[in-house]
Amino acid sequence: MNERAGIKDVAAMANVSIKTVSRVINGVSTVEPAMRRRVEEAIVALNYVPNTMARSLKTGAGNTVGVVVDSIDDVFFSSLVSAIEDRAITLGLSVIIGSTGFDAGREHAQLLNLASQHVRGVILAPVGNDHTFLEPYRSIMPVVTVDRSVPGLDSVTVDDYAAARDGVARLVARGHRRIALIGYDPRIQTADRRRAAYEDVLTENGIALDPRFVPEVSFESAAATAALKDVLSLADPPTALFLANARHATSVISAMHHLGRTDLAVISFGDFALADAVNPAVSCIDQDPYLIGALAFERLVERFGDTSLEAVDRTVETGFVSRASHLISAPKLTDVLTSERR
Amino acid sequence: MNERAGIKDVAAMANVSIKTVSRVINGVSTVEPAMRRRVEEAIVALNYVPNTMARSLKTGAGNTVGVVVDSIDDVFFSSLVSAIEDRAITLGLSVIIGSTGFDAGREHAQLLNLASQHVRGVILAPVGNDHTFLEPYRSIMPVVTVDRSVPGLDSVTVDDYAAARDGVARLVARGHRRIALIGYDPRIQTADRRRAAYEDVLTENGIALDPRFVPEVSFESAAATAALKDVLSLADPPTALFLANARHATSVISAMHHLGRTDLAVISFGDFALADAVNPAVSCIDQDPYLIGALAFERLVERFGDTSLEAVDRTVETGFVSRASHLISAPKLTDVLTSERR
DNA sequence: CATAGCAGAGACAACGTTGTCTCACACCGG
DNA sequence: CCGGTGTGAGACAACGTTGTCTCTGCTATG
Repeated sequence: MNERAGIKDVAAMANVSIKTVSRVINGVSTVEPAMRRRVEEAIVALNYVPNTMARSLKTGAGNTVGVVVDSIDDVFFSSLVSAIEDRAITLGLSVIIGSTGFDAGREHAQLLNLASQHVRGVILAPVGNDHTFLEPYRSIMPVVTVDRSVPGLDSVTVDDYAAARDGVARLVARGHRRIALIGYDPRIQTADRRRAAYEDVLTENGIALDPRFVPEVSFESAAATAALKDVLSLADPPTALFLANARHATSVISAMHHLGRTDLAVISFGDFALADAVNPAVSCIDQDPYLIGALAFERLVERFGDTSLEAVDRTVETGFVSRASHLISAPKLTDVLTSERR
Repeated sequence: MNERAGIKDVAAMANVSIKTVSRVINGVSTVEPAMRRRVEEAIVALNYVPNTMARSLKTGAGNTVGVVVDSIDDVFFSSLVSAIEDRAITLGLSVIIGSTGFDAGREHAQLLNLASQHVRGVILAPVGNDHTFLEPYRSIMPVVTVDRSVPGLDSVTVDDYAAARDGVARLVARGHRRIALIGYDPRIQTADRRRAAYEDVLTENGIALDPRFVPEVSFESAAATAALKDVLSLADPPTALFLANARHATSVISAMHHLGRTDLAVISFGDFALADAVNPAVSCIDQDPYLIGALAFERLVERFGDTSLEAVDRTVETGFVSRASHLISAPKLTDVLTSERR
């Protein structure tokens, strides 16, 4: 009773050969109803569960997919993972998750681990910038990246540059010339693209770039809070904030409320719960992580069928959720003064 | 180049026996340095990755743990899963996730799937109420439940009853006699316990129970919003809200702001991002999902060592995060009027 | 009535790995 | 110089399953 029943135990109990049990399990039609019945009874009597590992070993086809993201405890990724799991279950696939914590080494380890598990495929939010080590596994373990891309791999992303341009431009249109970008992390590709958009819009509008307005923040929420305080204590503090991602955005919004500094114009890249309930309500560039996850999974499944497809970069539309926070205008006087000073 | 290299390919390239490669991989010390070097070179040359499934098949010891929760896209569980994954990786274990979507059938399927994968153990937020089917797997696949408990299984929970009593009592202390409970779902054990606490406090204070104040809500956020509107449109609407879980709480808070009904006293069971930034800031009963996940994993690992331990129910302390929303007093006149009416 | 054909069931090998056993060899002490 | 000992490496079986082949016995057909 202590050891798990195997197929041979079932066969012994039903007085048939092992192979016949295998046939019953796999729904092969050429089994006499009487035998099938006996086998099925033995299966329930013994609480037999087929050993997936042995099966996969024999057939070569695993039945798991891997998902590797920055952190599971992040609204963006938990929604994305959720989409993948919802779909995987309909195909009888299990989902193995791993987080990178923004560490390229850990990412590498996670991917190697997934390779050793013979996953059918991987959905990855890449951190590291060298993924050549995946090359030998490409045909056996397809990889679709999400949120960020890697040359040669399928990706499902968002047009960060365009969306961020749009957001920053809206702040500029309200007269802001001192705009801080909170949430920049040089390890993350999207952060770079959003920063580039930010810088381009500013220079196109004749606004000098100030590196102090683009503090580097690590992924902890405390880092964003500290960055906000730093930036606000400058001699020429910003009058508007562009928040580079939803995770940091919630921290910053909290901190703004604690500091009583809700006079700053704000746009967040990524919507989040209660963005509509704070005052002023936070305007957001809206991406759909659930959709991104769903499309990535869909693409992965396509690759199951044909391993030699060309890599495709798929872009998901973003929206702009117009609430109140981006409508706050720059204080006229200060604005003029500082633009002259520069 | 297309097929994955196996141990025998490595052995052939290094001109040693398969077993020697196995020894090198497993760090057995009795291998000549020269041979070890040759093997290691072959391993990198062939991009060899050991096949975990074959290994587990032989050794019997899997290297994965399963996690089954209501939904991954839920701040409570994503944090909990995150704790598990952080710890699992340090032990070289992979994490397979599955969600139930509050469906007992799906839960059953997920658990059977995990059994077939020969996971080392499972951390489960139970939905169904019959888990006897786990009995035969108990010794081989230990199960630790979280958030809710199942008789005979280890659990890591919170004292829902006491914490909810405390919360509701605070509202009563502010003079509220018409308190709605939003977020009740009969499928969830914790919801029942919180409801019981709510009812007990009310009756102890001589307040009649009104079933219309305890609407049943499904897990979608829209359900909570609808329930709020229903309750507010009653002839005698509540003056205070006890929100039974963080997921529904965010929806309700959003809705309250949209409706301009921030005059209601509120306490949420479970803290959430921006609870401190909305106005009034939402007072919360604080549970620590990350800690719950960590303790559950710790317990699971204990069971790896000794499969015959007694089941232990561990309770994690809750806190009360006192902000502003629970301090709103009941409007005196109305309160008196209605209490007379009843 | 004889035989080809087919359906149903079993025997056996194999998937990639590791545990156990055996073997070869070098080294040491008597 | 010989036997015992220990160390390093290989042969073989096995984990639980499925694919392939084979065998048996029945049915249908000429």
